[in-house]
Amino acid sequence: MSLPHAILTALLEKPSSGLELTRRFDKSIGYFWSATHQQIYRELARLEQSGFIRALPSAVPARGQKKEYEVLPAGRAELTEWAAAGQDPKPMRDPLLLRMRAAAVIGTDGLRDELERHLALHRAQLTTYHGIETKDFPPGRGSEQDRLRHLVLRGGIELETFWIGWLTESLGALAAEPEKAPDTLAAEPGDAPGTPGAEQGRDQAAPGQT
Amino acid sequence: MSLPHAILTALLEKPSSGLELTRRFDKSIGYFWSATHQQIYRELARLEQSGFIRALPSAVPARGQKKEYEVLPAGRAELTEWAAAGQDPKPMRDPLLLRMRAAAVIGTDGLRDELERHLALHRAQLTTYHGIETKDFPPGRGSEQDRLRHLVLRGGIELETFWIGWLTESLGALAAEPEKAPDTLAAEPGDAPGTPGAEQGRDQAAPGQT
DNA sequence: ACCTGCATGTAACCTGTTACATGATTTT
DNA sequence: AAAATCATGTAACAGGTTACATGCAGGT
Repeated sequence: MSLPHAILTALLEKPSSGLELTRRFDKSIGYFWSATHQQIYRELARLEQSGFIRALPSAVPARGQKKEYEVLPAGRAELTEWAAAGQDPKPMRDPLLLRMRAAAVIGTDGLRDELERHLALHRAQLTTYHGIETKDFPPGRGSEQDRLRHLVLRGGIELETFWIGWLTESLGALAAEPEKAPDTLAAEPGDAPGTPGAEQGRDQAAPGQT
Repeated sequence: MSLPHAILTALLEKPSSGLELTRRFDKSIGYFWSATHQQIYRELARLEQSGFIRALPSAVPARGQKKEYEVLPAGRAELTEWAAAGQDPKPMRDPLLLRMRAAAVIGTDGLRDELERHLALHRAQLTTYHGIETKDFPPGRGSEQDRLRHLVLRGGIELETFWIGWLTESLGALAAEPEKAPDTLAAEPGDAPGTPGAEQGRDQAAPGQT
C-alpha cells in the first residue's frame, strides 16, 4: 500500500500529468520506488475517485490530452496518516541470493559470470548516484528538504556499496575454489555436476540449511 | 518467477511436506525469499502438475494428511535452466526511503521514532544472523556447499549492517536539526507543518527532485 | 465428547507485469 | 499524407496477501 503515497508525495512536490509522473518514477523517485505508467494511471484514477487528488480544471478531458493533477487537502491528510502509521521492514526477497543457494545444490556453473554481471550493474548505478550527489547536493548545509533528500540518496549509495562489497567478496571466495573444472564451462543446461536426478537428500545434514 | 525455483532448491536440499517447507521459509530460506503457506501449497500443486516434483508414494492422499514431495529430474533440469538464464537486479522498492522523501514534504514529525524502531529491528536481525554464523559456519574451510551458504548468510549480515549504518547516520543528521520544535511532537495527523493544502509547487526548484 | 495443534487447502482481493489500443500533436 | 512522438488508457494475467474452511490426531 505504498504506491498511492509515493504518488501523493510526488504530486505535492510538483503537480504533474501521468506521463510526467512516469518519467519522474524512472528517475529520482524510481530509485527507491519503481512503477510503470499503467500502474500510475490506475492509481491516479483511484486517488481521484477517493477525493485525494483532482485534475486541474484547465485540462480538456479527452483521450490523448494531457491531464495535470494536484493534491487536495484530503490527500495531504491521507499521506500524513500513512506516515504516522509506520511500516515494518519486509523480509528481503532477492533472486541473486536464491541463485547462490541454488548453486550449492545444482553446481556453480555460470555463477561467476552472473556475479560479475551484477557487479558491473551495481557499479554503474553507484556512479549515477555519485553524479547526482555532486550535482545536487554540494557541501554546505541546504534546506531541510535538501538534507532529507540527500539522506535518501545516501541510502541508495550505501546500498549499492553493500552490493559491490558483497559481490567482490563472493567472487574472491569462488576464485579460491576454481569452478569445478575449466573444461565443463560450456556444458549445456541439464548437464549440471552431480547426476541430474535420483540422489536427493544427499546433503541432508549440512549446516545452515533447515 | 522465483518462488517455484526457491521451492525446487529447498526440496533438492531435503524432500519435505508443505508445512515443513513453510517452516523452512520462515527460517533460513525465508531470510532471502519469504513465502506464506498459501503460496507454497499453490506452487507445490503447480510444480506437481508440471511434472517437476511428485508426492512420495508412501503418503495417503487425504486432506489432513502429511504429503511429502521430492524433485523429479525434470524439476532439476528446470532449476538448472533458470539458474543459467540470469535475472537482472530489480529496482529497489523500499517504503522507509519513501517515508523519508514524504517527510521532506509533509514534515518530519514521527520520523525519528520510525527510524529508531527500524534500527532496533535491524540490530536484532543482525544478532540472529551472527548467531547462525558462529553456530553453523565455524572458521576453517568446509564443503563447497557450506561456503556458498556462508556467502548467502554474509549477504544478509552485510545488508543489515548497511541498514544500521544508514539509520544511524540519518538519526545523527536529524539530530543536528532538532525536529521543528519539541512542543509540536504531540500534534495530530493533519496538523503537519506547512499548511495542509493549497500551496503545492512551493519547492519546485529544489535540487534532486525531478 | 471436546479442545488444541497439526496439516492441507479455498476464495477473494490487491499489486505488479506485459501486451496492446487509441487519440492528439509534431515532424518530414 | 505519412510517420514519429506524446499522452492516456484497457485487458489479461501472474504473484503476493488476508481471511477462512476442512480434516485428522492426541490429550483431558
